[in-house]
Amino acid sequence: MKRTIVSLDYEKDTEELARYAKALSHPTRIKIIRYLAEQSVCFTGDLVEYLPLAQSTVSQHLKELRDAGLITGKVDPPKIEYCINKENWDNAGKLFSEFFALPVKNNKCSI
Amino acid sequence: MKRTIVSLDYEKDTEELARYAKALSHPTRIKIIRYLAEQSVCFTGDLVEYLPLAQSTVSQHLKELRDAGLITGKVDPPKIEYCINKENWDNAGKLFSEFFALPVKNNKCSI
DNA sequence: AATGTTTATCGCAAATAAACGATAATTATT
DNA sequence: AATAATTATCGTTTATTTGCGATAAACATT
Repeated sequence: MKRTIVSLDYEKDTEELARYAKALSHPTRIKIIRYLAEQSVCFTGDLVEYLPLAQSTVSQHLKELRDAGLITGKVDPPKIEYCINKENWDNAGKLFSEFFALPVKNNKCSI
Repeated sequence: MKRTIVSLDYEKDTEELARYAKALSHPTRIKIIRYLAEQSVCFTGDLVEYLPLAQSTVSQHLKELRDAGLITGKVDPPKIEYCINKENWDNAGKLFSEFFALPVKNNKCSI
């Protein structure tokens, strides 16, 4: 894309919130998180069975969540055990709850 | 992209949450929401001044937020007055808070 | 040493997103 | 009717995302 020359910089909170939102911007990834919360722990294979997607695709979605810090994987050869990263999860929850707690007037653009 | 033949269907809540998350997945859009909450109401032009982006780009970000239902525009020729759509905003907030309220065990994958 | 199991990564194709400038649309004012 | 002001939309370019199959990597078991 035609990018602006100067790299725009945002507040740290803004960047962080957007990053978490991006990780959650695909329904499959929401499902993965819900599944992980329910199971508390699972292997990639469990998710591949659970989701109607190719193994490589599921692995990629897991990577997105990993990169955002929302989940963690522990090697248990040859499997990988995934779970929600509680610390970052709580941090994300806090950011979103603060964001939605912004005081917003009950207007419809002064209608 | 090579899409799966069968269109995947997700829970309604899952789709909705992902849609909101996607709308918030860009730092500029987070900034716009914050600005709107502060100002309560503003015109496209105000945001174009506020943001270091071209008018057409700002307009596009506004469209994303509009399409997701998070903001509403009222015509006040030749300007357009934008504000946060309180009803949908509250709905989104509820969905996120429920999502992050999922019971998650404090594990690091059984480490 | 060879095999099997599981998962990540690579390489590709198609779709979508992000940015821009240019143009169209809308309405008030002249 | 023409002009000015404001904003949305169009067309283009480039980057990123989503999906897949194929392959590589890691380790246990045979």
